[in-house]
Amino acid sequence: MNRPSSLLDQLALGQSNLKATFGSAPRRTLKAGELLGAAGSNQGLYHVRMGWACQFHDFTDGRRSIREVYLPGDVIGLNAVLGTRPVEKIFTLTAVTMEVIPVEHAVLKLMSDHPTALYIAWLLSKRQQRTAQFLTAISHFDARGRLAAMLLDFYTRLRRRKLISESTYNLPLTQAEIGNYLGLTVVHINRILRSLRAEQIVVLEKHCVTILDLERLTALAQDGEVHTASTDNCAHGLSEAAD
Amino acid sequence: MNRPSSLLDQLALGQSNLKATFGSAPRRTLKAGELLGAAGSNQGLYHVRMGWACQFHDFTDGRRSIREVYLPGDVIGLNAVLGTRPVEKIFTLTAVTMEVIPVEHAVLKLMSDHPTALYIAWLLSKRQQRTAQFLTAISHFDARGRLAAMLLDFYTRLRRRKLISESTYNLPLTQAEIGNYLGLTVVHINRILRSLRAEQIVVLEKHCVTILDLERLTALAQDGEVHTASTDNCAHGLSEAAD
DNA sequence: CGATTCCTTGAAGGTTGTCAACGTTGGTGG
DNA sequence: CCACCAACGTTGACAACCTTCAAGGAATCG
Repeated sequence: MNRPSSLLDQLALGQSNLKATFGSAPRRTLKAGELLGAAGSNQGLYHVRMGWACQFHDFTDGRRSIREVYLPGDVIGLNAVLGTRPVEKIFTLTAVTMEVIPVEHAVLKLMSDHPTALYIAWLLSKRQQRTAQFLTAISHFDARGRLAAMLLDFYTRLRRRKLISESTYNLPLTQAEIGNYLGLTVVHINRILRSLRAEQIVVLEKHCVTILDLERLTALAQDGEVHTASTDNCAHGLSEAAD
Repeated sequence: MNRPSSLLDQLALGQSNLKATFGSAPRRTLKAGELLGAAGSNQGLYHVRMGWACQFHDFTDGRRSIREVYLPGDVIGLNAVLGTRPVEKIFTLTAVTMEVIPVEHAVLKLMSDHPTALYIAWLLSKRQQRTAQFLTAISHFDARGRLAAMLLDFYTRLRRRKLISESTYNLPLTQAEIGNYLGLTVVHINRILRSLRAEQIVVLEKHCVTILDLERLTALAQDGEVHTASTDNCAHGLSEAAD
């Protein structure tokens, strides 16, 4: 790339600005199963330090769609900063600790600093990329492929942030919630999990995922590019690492 | 919202900056069915003035996924500006005229101007929103719902940009391409279209969509919030209008 | 007018959803 | 500690949805 110093330096600067702002922001802790911003405005920018959360949407027929799953290190509320979202409904999957920047401060101070705004745009861009890849997986893979794509996505995100080093991690989603995320029923999720376990590809029991055969799991989520080589972010010194 | 003047003014400024830059950028015209950037780098920022294009991904088994459809007024290459994308493969669905900003200029000049960078972040945010809603539709609706969501999405985007005023528009996708976009087979798309026509909900023939019963079509794409009231963008004076 | 691509339709089979029931787990209060 | 309850997980039978395979018709373009 041309003149890498300029933009990348700005991005790196923005990243540390945002990190510093979050570092001195008030913390908030929620128990598992709580709604974010139940007391009116959940508008604001949140940095997840510990725990998992998700954004969801309830249909009138009672079904629920889980639109996004947030892991430690993720930033919640990127859209809100630019005033585009009506209201995002967020739900904690585990106990969660997060740093909170109220929306006024986020809009007035953060976005008026150029490097920070650039970095936020970069975060938006990364997230768009992930969503688009997941969309490809959801729309073109069968249930096994979708599940594989999801498990691999969480796996690579956790690994990239150095939150795990083995091929095992804790997945605080019930099978029903996995179904709501992938657009499948609990019953079918259950069957697929059983078959994946029988084939010694991956085991999920008691909210604990163990990848037995990474190669075959990746093959199921074939060509989705679901996890770009974990090097290409770090190559230019940027990452979404939790710390 | 608090102090709406500050951020919104900046965004509006960024919008006109970008519009001006595109306005004085060289134009390029492609025939239908051409690849964008076949001559090496398609890196850059493109503003579609006329025609439709799409981003796609080919699987090794021969299937093709259409990941995004670009309409007149859309900006292609938002991710490339921040250096995140490997390479996006783009394909014209019709003859296309676009304004082209080469990546060097885009990165060095555009992104170093604060209002413009803010506006680009805003565009990213809007696109993320659309992708997420579409993901919900794809993952939770049956074939009828997916098709309804797609047709409504194009409809509202064209209307919002004042490219149509009636409930009719030209859809330059073959049924096979619609299938690639929605993750369904040609055969099934064909059957669904026939049933929608039989029920007097929507007619698609010769690449021309006519919505006969907007209410029932919306009901099929229920609760996907697929088309937010077209007012909420314009309320604060921003839009993605083509002109 | 030939050739290619696109559209259309039928029949059969695989995948996923629905319904219903039962087993298991974990927490709570007696 | 046990009994209970509620949420979660598991399984089978059947129905609905979607794909695959196959073939023929219509449109489009040289």
